[in-house]
Amino acid sequence: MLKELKERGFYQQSTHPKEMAERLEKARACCYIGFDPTADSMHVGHLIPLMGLSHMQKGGHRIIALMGGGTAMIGDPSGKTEIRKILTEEQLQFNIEGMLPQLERFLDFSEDALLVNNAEWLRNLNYIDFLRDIGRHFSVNRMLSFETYKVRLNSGLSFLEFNYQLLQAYDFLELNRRYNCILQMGGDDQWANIISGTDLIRRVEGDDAFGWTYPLLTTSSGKKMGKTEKGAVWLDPKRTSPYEYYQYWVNTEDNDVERFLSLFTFMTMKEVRELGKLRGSDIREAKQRLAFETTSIVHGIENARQAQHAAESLFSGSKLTSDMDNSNVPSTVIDPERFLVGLGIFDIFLETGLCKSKGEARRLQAQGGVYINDQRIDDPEFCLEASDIKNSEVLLRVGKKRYHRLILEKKF
RNA sequence: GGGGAGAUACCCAAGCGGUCAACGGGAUCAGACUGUAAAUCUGACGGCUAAGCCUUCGAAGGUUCGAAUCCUUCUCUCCCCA
Repeated sequence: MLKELKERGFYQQSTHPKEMAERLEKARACCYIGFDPTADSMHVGHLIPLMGLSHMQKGGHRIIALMGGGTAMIGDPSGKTEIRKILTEEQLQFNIEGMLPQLERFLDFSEDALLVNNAEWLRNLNYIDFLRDIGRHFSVNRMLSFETYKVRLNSGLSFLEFNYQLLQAYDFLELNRRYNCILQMGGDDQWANIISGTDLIRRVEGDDAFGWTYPLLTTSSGKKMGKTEKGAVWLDPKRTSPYEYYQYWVNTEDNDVERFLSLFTFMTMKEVRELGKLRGSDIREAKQRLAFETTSIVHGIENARQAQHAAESLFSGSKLTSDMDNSNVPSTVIDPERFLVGLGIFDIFLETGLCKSKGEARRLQAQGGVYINDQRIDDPEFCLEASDIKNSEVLLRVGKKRYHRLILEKKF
């Protein structure tokens, strides 16, 4: 099981590798990953931990998803250049509620898996007691030597943030005491936080504790994972629609396909390798499978299918047919009467959010990036007219692949 | 508490009285080439009713025909010493 996770690419480093491997083989273990509720939805960057935890659960171990309702009040400075915005408690609560249903798509909480919020024990900590019981075990000298703080040591690190590590270590200790949790996993940027937890448990409880990190992903051309022109790729369909989510994955770089299939889908490694063998334009097949699988996990198989159909019809050439299923493509409903007066293209591109300003629309048009019903528009004065309506909608496009549908409002 | 440095557009970073909507790099976007890929090349990259006009260089005042550039106060940050 450990071996498979390594093979799938979930392993960066761990404490006591041998001991840990033996311990995980020997008996059912309890492990946890923490998630900070910094937004009301998770995004693609959370997928590796989610998948990792899911694999552990499928492998028969007990899992705990820890919501950092308490720690997020501090803000983790690890690897960050700047201080995080301080969130209010109400905001954190709201965020947690947004993230819960997403967790449930990856993890099964019907048995003994747990979902806990560290605010439960952090909120009412007594400062003096905490310092005496926990703080005494931490060496400032050592903490300052951690790589994660290097940047911040120059740009500024407040005492508030400096404490984050102690709290995360304390979380682990608390979970160890309550549920006999012996393994913390997380992204490799969490390494320092994780080992301070294992050290603390070993010191205070004399118990075994392990840490295991996942690699931090960038695409093979070095871009950050999960970023598009519009920002993060979210799991919440209200922020990133299933169609957009599918598109994100279908646009995966060639060199990442095999790696992503193994990390972000539950396909067997045999299948993954098969698909990974594809070369040249055949690789699109693998990308479609990747997109389909990842979209199904997050949005369900039905939405994945729809997204796939929409993508196929938009990109296959047989566009604008009446049987086309593109209900997942971003759209705007519009009053048909506006076509009578003539609808300037800059206005409509601004209105649908395809452009941020008219200047941008103008620029885009000048550069040949504006399309209506897949016809490039070269005339800046162009106005939409009734004749542009096909099947009671108009298909707008920016560049090669950003589509937006304009749907006529039905009048009775 | 004492001394020093600094705050420029999404990020980094020039500029230090007019020629600055502000050099350069990154990110991003479009075009070409392709396979809804990468790499590469070209162009764009504050807003507008685009000739021209309007708002930007931490904040507020001031000097000047004219300020991102000079002066005053304020806010914030970093470094060194205590």
